[in-house]
Amino acid sequence: MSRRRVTLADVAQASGVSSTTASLVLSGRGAELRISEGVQQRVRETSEALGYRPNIVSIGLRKGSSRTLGFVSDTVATSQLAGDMIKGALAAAREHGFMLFIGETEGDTKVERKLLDAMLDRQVDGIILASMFTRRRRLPSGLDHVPAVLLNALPQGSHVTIPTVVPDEHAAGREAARLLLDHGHRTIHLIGAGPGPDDVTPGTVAGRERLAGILEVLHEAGLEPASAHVCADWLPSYGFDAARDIIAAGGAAGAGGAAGGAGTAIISFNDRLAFGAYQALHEAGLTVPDDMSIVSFDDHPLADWLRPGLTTFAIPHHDLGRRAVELLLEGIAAPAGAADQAPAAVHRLPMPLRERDSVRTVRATADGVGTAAGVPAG
Amino acid sequence: MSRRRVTLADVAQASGVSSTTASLVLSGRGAELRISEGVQQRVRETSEALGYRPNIVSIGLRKGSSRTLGFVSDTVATSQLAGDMIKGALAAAREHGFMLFIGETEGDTKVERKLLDAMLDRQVDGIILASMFTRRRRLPSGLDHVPAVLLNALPQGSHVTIPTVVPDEHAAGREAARLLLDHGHRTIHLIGAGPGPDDVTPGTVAGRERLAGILEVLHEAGLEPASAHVCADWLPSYGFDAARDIIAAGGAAGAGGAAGGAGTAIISFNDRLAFGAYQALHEAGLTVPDDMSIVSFDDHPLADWLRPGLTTFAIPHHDLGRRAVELLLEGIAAPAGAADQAPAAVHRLPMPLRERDSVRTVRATADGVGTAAGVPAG
DNA sequence: ACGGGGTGCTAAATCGGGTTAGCACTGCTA
DNA sequence: TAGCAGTGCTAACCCGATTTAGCACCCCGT
Repeated sequence: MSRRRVTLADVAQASGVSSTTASLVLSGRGAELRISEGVQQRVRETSEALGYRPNIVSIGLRKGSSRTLGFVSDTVATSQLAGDMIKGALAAAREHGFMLFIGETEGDTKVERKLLDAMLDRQVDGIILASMFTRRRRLPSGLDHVPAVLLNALPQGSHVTIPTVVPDEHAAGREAARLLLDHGHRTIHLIGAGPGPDDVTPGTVAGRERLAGILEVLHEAGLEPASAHVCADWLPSYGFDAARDIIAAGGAAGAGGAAGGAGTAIISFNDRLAFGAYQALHEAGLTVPDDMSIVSFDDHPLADWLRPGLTTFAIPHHDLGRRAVELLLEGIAAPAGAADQAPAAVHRLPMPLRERDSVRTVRATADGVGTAAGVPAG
Repeated sequence: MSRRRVTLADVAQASGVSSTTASLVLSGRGAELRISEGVQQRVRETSEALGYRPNIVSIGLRKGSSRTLGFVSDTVATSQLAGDMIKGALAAAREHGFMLFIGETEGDTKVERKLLDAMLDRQVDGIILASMFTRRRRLPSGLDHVPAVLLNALPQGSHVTIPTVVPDEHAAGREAARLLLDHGHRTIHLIGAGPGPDDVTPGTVAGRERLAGILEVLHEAGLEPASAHVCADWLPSYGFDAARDIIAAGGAAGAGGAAGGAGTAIISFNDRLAFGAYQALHEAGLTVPDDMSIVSFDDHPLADWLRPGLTTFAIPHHDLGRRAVELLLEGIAAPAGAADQAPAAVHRLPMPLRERDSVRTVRATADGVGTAAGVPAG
């Protein structure tokens, strides 16, 4: 603690000018308002010498803006995946000279209300409402007064005019299925959802959309999932159980050997399920990808540690966070009222493929193509 | 967006009193300054009716405080472990009506400078400087004007008067060694550091302290590590290699069988190394804990997913974050100048044991006790 | 009728900047 | 020498609260 901060008045006094002049010079409006070059120079020099930094709180009070955004999420910290979303948001904000308030609700509506109020009381210029897993949510009140963006969440109603950023799960689902097909696989098991388009762990948007994409491509190829396993929760132990079921049913290609022919593969609905599946396959003496190819979603850090590395579609957390901030800043820059006209677009960000070693190419057999399920290879 | 916020002046006008009176009433100083009960009631009612919320920015300008803290870290989001630290800080801050600015430097000093300035410009009441892995760091300038706390980091100099919060790695090291000893193990391999107290991956405070604690206890029991493996980085692949070396050297108890007698165990310096070790043991056909017990540090989410569950000492991230905020708030509440006198204590938080299934009890053999290393079990 | 002492409230300054309106001075023209 | 245009700068108000100093009124005693 020590001496007071240097204020504009200090700079003005030290330069022998009024604070108006100092303000004008330092805000770059000196030339415009005909302040002589000599005075301008003097003010800038003393400002520099004194280490003057404008007090943003004061500016905020006057201008009604704070160059600050609020980031409210349900559970950032709990999920390992979440961090990057904040990181992307942080980076984008910093590039634009904005700071971020972070808040966690843990799913508690009352806490959310309090956080929102606390942020609004601090005059944030905009709010990002983030969710750790993609879901529909209702919008809290009070967001009509301030620009807002939904991150990794979709608004409950359909008439809501609020920009939204989500991963393109449907496209990723399509690509996952396509990938296996392109590698010659025709026997494809699903761990996490299916076989019907509604057989999904309730509440998970990602599951439903991934599944829809997968089924679309399979159907286009005249295929059905060889088997499908809805899981109560997408955790390793459920993946373990599902994989063991698949093995027990003789679903693995040539159990125990690296058989050729129509390949057998698993689409796991997330990496943690895949992790469990790895364990089950390992215990059964089967190897990935020789006996079973696996493709998954999320690109959990885990995916890179597994042996062999897990091929997976990454949730673009960093991009999601960044994009949300950029959209919000656009909304803030737009003239008030314009936001009401602008289409509250849903921005779907691509999920990039992280290709590792869990998918192998198989020779397509003549009869394999177009055959639905149950092509026994052993 | 819509109509202006309700200000104190609005409440005052609607109540037919001056804004002074309104302020007095709403800040609870009404009785003290002899405002009649009738007026007080009226003001409170209109305030309620209008949904008045004081503008904290304005209060901050007047009082010089913002009820806001800055949380600057090197890499919160990168590390999976980090989230909980922020979460703890967030929770503690919220309980005291404070908000948190979060900033990430990614280890870049220039970025750190900018973030600090941006936060100071916004009149934060205090700063937390956090590090993802415990390390020594120099303090940036400008923190003499504002209360600050180091989180999961130690100041470079010794004369520095800044409170510090770190996990008690040394105690955890002792407990880890003690745990294995208590379970009858006498052949103890180290993955990540050792055998000498200086054989540590450079820069890692945790490694050095954990190792010191481990060696202390081993030496007290008249033991030396059976082997030790410094790792360039604490990642699974290094743990894999180290474990394979141990297996190759015949270090596993009765390789291939669940032999009794003097138990064989590994202390892994973190969970990711342990994960790699699991994979190596698995590939070698050895089982945990029957052929090899493992105890580790960090309590990575991974630890709970592994089969069998990994027994590990948790970094108390949540507590660390919470404690840092509490210390900071104490520093803020303390009269200016008092901080200079107060001892800048280093607060070491205990690392709780998460006991799972990777350590088994072995029958202590008579000759095992007190014998150094290399008790061949097979 | 006047001073003294409460009682109940408010004007005005303050925090640190931004912004508007306009003042004082010079030099040139008519 | 008044009038005008330009030039260079500043006084004063504003944002939304807190806080200090003090005003106006009433009651009471003498």
